[in-house]
Amino acid sequence: MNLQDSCIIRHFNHFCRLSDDDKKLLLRLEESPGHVKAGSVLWQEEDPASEFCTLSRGWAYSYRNLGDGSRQILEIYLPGDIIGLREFAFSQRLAGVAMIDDGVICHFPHRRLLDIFNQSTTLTAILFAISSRQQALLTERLVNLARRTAHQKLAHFIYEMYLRLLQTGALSDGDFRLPLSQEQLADTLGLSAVHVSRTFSAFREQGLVLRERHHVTLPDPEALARVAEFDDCYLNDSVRPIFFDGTEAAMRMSNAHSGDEGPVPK
Amino acid sequence: MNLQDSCIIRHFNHFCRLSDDDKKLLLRLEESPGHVKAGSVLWQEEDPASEFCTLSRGWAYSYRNLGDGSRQILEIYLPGDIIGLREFAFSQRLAGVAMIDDGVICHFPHRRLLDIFNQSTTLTAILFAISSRQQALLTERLVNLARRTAHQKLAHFIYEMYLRLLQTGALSDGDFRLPLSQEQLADTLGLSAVHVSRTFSAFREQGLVLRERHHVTLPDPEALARVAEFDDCYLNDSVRPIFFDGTEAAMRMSNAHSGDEGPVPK
DNA sequence: AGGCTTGATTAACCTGGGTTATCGGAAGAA
DNA sequence: TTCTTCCGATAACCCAGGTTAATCAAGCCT
Repeated sequence: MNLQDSCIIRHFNHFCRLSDDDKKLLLRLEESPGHVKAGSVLWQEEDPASEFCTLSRGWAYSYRNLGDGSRQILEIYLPGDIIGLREFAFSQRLAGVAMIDDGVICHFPHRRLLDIFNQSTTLTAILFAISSRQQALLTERLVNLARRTAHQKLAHFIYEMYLRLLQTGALSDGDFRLPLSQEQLADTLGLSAVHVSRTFSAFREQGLVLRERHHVTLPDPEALARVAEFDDCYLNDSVRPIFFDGTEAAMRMSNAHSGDEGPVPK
Repeated sequence: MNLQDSCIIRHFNHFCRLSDDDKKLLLRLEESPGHVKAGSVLWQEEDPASEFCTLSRGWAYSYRNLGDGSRQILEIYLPGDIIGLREFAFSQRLAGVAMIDDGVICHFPHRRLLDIFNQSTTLTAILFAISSRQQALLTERLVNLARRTAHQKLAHFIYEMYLRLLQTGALSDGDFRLPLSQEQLADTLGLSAVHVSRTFSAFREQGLVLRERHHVTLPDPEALARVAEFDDCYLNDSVRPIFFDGTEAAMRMSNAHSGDEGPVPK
C-alpha cells in the first residue's frame, strides 16, 4: 500500500508533519479497511472494547440509550476522525456507534497503541492531542446542552459542523450536505424532533438557515455564529501548530539539553 | 523527598503498580506543591496554558462563563485528580479552574509530558487512561444534563460523588461532606439555584437525601441510584486492572518477544 | 399505479423548571 | 452585641419547549 493511501496517515498529517518512519509505523498497525452500510451499528454499549477505528469515508455518530427509551447522541464523526478512543481504559464500550452514511473504516486493535507509545514520541503526542481535541468538542457540546436555548443549540451545532467541514477542506461556501434527520438532530441537542422542526421554520423565516432534505445553506454564516454565541477557540487549529513546534523544540531540548529557547510560559 | 510523599505517584499507583524507575521519573518532573485558598482561581478561560496540576488536597472545579452571565461547571476534581489535561493540545485554557476548599496542588509544565512519553510506556499508558476516564465522566455528565429531569440530575450527581468518594476510600457509609453551595450545584446541573433548593426539599420529604450545610446523608444509597437511573460502568475501576494486566503482558511481549502470558483481553 | 414507510410540518395543549421576590437563619466582623 | 453578608426556603407567576395528534410529501416496494 502506498504511504499516502492510508486514511490514518492522512489524518495524523493534519496535526503534524510525519517522518517516513512514523508513517511506516502507522501503516504497520493498520488492518484492512472495510465498507459499512448506512445505519449499520459498529458496536453497542457494553460490547467488549478491543479496537478503535478511523473513519475514512462517510459520517458516523456515537450514542447512549437511556432507560426511558430516549437516546443521546454524543458525537458526530467526520471522515478522518478516530472512533473509540473513549474506551482506551475500559474493557467495555461506554457508547454505541452507528453509521449515518455508507462509509469505509479501518480497524486498530487497542493493544497496538502500545507499539506506538514504545516507538514514537511524535505519534504519541499526536494521539494525546487528538484525544484532547475530542474532549474539547465534548465539553463544548455539554455547555451547549446545559445552558442554551433551542435556537442557540441548533445554530451552534450547525455552525460547528460548518467549521469542521471547512477545516477538512470539504466545502467552500455556506452550502453543504448535512445527512442527519431532524430526529437525529433532536437526539444530539436534547430537544424533541417537533421543536427542531419549529426552530428550522423560524430560521427559514429569518433567512439564517435554509434546509432542504439533507442539504443546508447558510446565507450568512457570521449571523448564525452570532445567534449561537459561538466561540471557536475550541476548534481552532491555529493553536496546534504552535504547540507542535514547541513540542519538537522541547523534544530536541530534552534530548540534547540545549537550554531555554523560545517563549517559556510563566 | 520520599517516593511515597508525592501526590502524583500516589495517584498513578491507583491505576497500576509502578516500578521504581517510573516513580523516579514522575518525581523528577514534579515541582514544589503549593497551598491555595478556598475560592481562589487557578486560571481563567483563555489564559495561556503551560502546565497541568495534581490536586493533592481539597476540592476544585472547572467552569465556563457564558455570554449571558451564567456559567457552567464542567467537572469536580477530588484529591488525587489531575487538572488541566484538557488543554494538552491547546495553547489557551478552554475553561477556568477554581478551588472549592483550601487545598494543595502540584504543578507540572506541559512540555515535560514529552519526557514521560520518551521514557516510560507504562506512564504514557496511565496518562492515556486517566484522560480516557475523564472523558467518560464528561460524557456521563453530558447525558445527565441533556436527558434527565431535575430530580434525576441531582440524584445522579450526588450518587456519582458518593461513588467517587467511596473509591478513594474517603468514606464508609452514606454520610459525607459535600462542600458545594446550592448555587454551585445549580451551575453544575444546568438548573437554577431555586430549583435545586426545591429538589432538596422533595428529597428530604422522601427520605432520599438529607442535606445540612455542607454535609449530606444518604439513608438508602441504592434508592438514590434507582431514582437517578445510575449505571456505574463508566466509573467502574474493575475494568482497569484487567486492561493494565493486558498492557503489561503486551509490553513485556513487545520488549522481549516472550509469547503469551497472563490474561489477554480478547 | 397503489400501498407503505419514513420524515417533516403545524396546531393545541400542558408542564417542568426559570424568574423574581421575600424572609429567616448562620457565620463572621467590629 | 449588632451589623452585614451569604445561603437556603418558599411562594407566585410565567414561558420555552415537550407531547400528542393530524396531515402531507417523498421515496420504495411489488
